[in-house]
Amino acid sequence: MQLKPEYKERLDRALARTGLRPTKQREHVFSVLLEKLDHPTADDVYARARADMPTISLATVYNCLETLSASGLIKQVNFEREPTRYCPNLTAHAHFYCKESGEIEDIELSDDIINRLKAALPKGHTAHRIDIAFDGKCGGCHDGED
Amino acid sequence: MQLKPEYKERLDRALARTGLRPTKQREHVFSVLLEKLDHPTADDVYARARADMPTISLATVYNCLETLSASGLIKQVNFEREPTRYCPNLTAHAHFYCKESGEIEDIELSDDIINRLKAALPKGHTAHRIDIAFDGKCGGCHDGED
DNA sequence: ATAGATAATTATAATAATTCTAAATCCAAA
DNA sequence: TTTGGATTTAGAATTATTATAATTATCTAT
Repeated sequence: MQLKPEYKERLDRALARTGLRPTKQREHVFSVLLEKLDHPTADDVYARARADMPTISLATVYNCLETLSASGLIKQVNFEREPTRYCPNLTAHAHFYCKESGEIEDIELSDDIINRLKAALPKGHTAHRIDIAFDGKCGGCHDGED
Repeated sequence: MQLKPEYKERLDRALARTGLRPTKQREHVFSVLLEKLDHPTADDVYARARADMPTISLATVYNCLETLSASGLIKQVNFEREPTRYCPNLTAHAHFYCKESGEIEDIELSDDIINRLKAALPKGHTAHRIDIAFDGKCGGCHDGED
């Protein structure tokens, strides 16, 4: 897959900011994440990346995902004891995980709610990251319920 | 450690509800969690449990923690890629993890804020569980900052 | 362009947390 | 008590991830 110039620029700038090199692999892994926004695991990314770049290794996929996360281009998403998933949506959002369908949805959150959450912290604490994960049943899986 | 009658009763009732047997090991693991409310990992629990019950195995600790979670007596707490931690605080609360001191704190949340979060879900979705984890720096680690 | 220095990739081994398996033990009910 | 099913135990297996060491790619300064 070809990375759109807009994203290519964003990638190069983000890497330059931390003194990292733009490589084919980093570009490719980023494009894989942008192409299908379904919160793939590292293994999923590896499988998709190999379609266009058969020589890429799993270790490199992990390295690229780590680099992209550290550069702020993607986010890691964790559910209970499951493998980490990756997501290029940078807005403040939560995740909804339907265990029935296996689907993961982004849930956009207002600034207001984020601020209320931060306000619940004791004085002096600063949050660098807030992870919010819902587990449940999505609308589709409720229809035709038994 | 001896489980207070109040907790022993709670344990027995919760296990009976799901047809599970009250065993020495389950009782002991539960008491370990109630004794020190610091969100131990399974390994931590194993180490503490062995002090009074040297023959308990790690597999049993995992089994008991799973059983207690399934019976609703304790909760599992997950941070990024770290081992699962366990917590007998059953109120609706979030967790704050200070990566500097390694400390984990319970952050009590109002019903209001929980309801606002649930209201952010698309229609038809029902949440069976909400995980909220803050990563950051606690007050103590901000003092004497460099 | 080219050479040297450094960073990144690759294949594979290692690790860490958790789960599985099979045998032994325990408990509850007949 | 015997019997059947649940539980525990020890150790092997699994899964996701990280570390290692050799090779290759990229950058910088000539």
